[in-house]
Amino acid sequence: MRRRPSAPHTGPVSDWVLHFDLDQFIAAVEVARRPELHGRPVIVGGNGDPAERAVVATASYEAREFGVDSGMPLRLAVKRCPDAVLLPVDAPAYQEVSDRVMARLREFPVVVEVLGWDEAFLGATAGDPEALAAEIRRGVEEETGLSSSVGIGDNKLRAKLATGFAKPAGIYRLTQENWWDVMAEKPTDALWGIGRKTAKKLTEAGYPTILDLAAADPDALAARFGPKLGPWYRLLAGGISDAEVSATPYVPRSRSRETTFQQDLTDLETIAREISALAERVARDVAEEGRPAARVAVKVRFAPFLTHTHSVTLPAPSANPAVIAAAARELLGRFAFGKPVRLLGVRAEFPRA
DNA sequence: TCTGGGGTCCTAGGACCC
DNA sequence: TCTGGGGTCCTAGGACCC
Repeated sequence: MRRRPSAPHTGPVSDWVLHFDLDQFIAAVEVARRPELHGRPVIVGGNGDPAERAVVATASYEAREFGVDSGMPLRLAVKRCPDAVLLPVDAPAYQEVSDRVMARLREFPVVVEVLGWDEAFLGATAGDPEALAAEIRRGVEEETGLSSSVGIGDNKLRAKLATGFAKPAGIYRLTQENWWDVMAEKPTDALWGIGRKTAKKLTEAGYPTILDLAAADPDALAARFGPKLGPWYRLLAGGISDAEVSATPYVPRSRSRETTFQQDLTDLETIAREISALAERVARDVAEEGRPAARVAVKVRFAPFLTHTHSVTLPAPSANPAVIAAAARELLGRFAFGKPVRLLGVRAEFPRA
């Protein structure tokens, strides 16, 4: 790597964003408590029944060799890798391990912004970020036995993308300095925030690669993709994002519960009963939040896979379970129940700040 | 690909108001 | 109705992420 002639290190040392990410987290937790699974293909998803309507939560690297990956229907995963050990999702177990990992991260001189069970941004001031990353990897491994990877960047976007090059069990640095060498020719869905659908549209618009997108006219992008999204895509392509890592506790905007039924529902009374049950669970979650809900939404997914939602703003924000349930039942009446129902959901939204 | 569950944010059209 | 020009709220849907 090309380095600037080093000035004496008197000024402020560099600010870095580290992206910490546990390797094959869910599968790793399962293997850790069942050592006999070590080295075997492991698939975690649903309740562990390959016949059920469910998807893969995480596959071990051994299973990924067979083309199994997160989000894949369990049925297909098992077909691709018939010898895999299939395990049910045990969310409380993962939460507990995650809490220990995050607690360990906070013992380092970094600002910790938790992103999920297995990820966090770390804001750090370090002269040698690779050395810090290595220390962090070692610390977490000693504490939990889990392997991790660390991306180092000059902002969140680059740190996050760097992790992809670090995996598994590695460290990688992605900054302004090597951004174009590494990213210019990649398709736009290599960016964090652009998925398959948008990448396809971008290609159709004449921007197949990250370099193409970075050179695009922001006004043209705004006209085609919206006033905010269009210009934002161009910033992403340049590797630009805010660097601020914040430890501010997360405040949820909504709470929701939904269920996919193993057999489609057709009976209206059953549907109404299920909605009431979901509304009750959401009402409990809202009560736990200690803040009233401002809106209630009901989601219905009809066979084969047609999703509709209806929502309503409550006359006044309310945490009253009866109010939330009544709103959900009223919303249910707005759907046309011509087709079998495979999913029902209820969501409560908190007032916008 | 017979495709979970829990979230976030953006868009666009219509209503409504001044 | 040969019917402007904002601003804001509400709502449904879409895309993305873990």
